[in-house]
Amino acid sequence: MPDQADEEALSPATLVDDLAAKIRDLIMAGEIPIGGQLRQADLAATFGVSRTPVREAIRQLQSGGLIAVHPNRGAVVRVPAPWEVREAYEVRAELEALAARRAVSRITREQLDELEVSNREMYEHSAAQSAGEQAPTHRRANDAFHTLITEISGNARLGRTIEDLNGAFPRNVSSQLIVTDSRHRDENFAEHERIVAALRAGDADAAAEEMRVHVIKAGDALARWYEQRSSTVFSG
Amino acid sequence: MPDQADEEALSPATLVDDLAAKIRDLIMAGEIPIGGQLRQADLAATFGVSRTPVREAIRQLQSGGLIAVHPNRGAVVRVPAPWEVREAYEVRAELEALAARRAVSRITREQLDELEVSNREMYEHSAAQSAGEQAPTHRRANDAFHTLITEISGNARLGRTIEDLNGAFPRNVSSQLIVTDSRHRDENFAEHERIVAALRAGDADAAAEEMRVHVIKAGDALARWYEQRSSTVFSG
DNA sequence: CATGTACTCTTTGGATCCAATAGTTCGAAG
DNA sequence: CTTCGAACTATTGGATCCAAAGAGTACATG
Repeated sequence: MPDQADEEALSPATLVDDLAAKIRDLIMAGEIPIGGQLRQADLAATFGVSRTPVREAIRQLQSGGLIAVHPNRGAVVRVPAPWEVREAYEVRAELEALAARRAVSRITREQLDELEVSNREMYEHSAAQSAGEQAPTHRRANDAFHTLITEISGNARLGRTIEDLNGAFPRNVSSQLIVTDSRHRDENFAEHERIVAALRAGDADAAAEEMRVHVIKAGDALARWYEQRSSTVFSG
Repeated sequence: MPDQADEEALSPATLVDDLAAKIRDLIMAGEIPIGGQLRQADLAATFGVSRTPVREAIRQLQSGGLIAVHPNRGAVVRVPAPWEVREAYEVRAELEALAARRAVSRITREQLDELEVSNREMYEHSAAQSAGEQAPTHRRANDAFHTLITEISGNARLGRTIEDLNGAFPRNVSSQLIVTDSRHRDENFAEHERIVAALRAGDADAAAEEMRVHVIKAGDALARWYEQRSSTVFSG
């Protein structure tokens, strides 16, 4: 609800914003690969508009840090260095820890159950489709878990900041990680459960700390992935 | 240094970025007042360019949340609600606390002295020009204090996130606050000194906590200012 | 055969043009 | 006198046009 109100006040959905969102989704879904070029003419043709709004959408995306614009060379999907990922996730960990801490005193029984159910569903879902290509579904479910907690925290700016942080990297890879690697999947599930337990116990410090280590671990995994793949991304 | 590298990778300075920076400065300096309209034609004429790059710059600024774009009605400098300020400063407090905590183990003697000197200079400077209109100078000095600590923290993303947070509100008012109100000025000075003391003592927890309360207090003051003025801003 | 230079071609960047939209003002009718 | 409506105007939004810049290639020359 605060998100909606915020969006309302910031920018009632217009065409450029829609374009920016669509392009972002394309990148997040991996349809435009890391390091891939964003040609204005192509995008314009794809969405059936002229280049002008596309350019504005690109400028909008540029601020987020998801893409890099080289003068006269066009925009590319940024390939984050592993240390950048670690840095961002350290910040995100701090913020999500704050969200968890704030959520303790506000969360309801129903919301606690909702978290537990959604976590369980996510686990069973991804276990069933192990090595399947339905990663986006899983990502959505994983995001829902974290988003719900930040929403409960009642600080809209906090949610927005975390979103911006997440929006800085293509996240299809992070979901691939969990779906592919069964150990990661199990750990992820267990960590979520510990977070819910701390929230249920009303232990703010524990909830914050559990959340912090959980996010740091996720960041580490993602950073390692980039370390491995960073050299091969360019070749194909 | 990481900032420069970041900026390099993200977007080597181009004309649109310069425009965005200039417009941002205009807003931050208060030359375009809160709630003021940003007419594309005017800005274009002011900077001697066409409307096209101005539009892109506006889109870039829009992402930061400093301005709000109403479809077909143009962009205005957002008037933040007091609760938005409080929310943002709560997030900022958490992040600056993290920065202070990280800085403890990295800061050098010279940097500690530098912080102390710059704080003292800022105090004397603003005391001398009390009620004067040289607020921007003071703001710069105050920013330098915080910026130095976040730089020392060694996490570039952390610095960028804090900057984004600060960039969401016109800050000429916050500097006016300290210059005008002598009590605020004294408290600000004392808080900075306590932070430096904690850093010097190598007490990470204390440094983080001092920083947190300092930022929260600053946010409170800013929010109160907006509460008082919010009704009169529109009339002029 | 290698290397340097010039040319071409692709893509971005900025300016101008026209359409669409919302606010405002003026007028007419109740 | 008030209120509703319609036209006018100021401003944004999208498309098109042309210039500029960079990369790749081909050709010529040492």
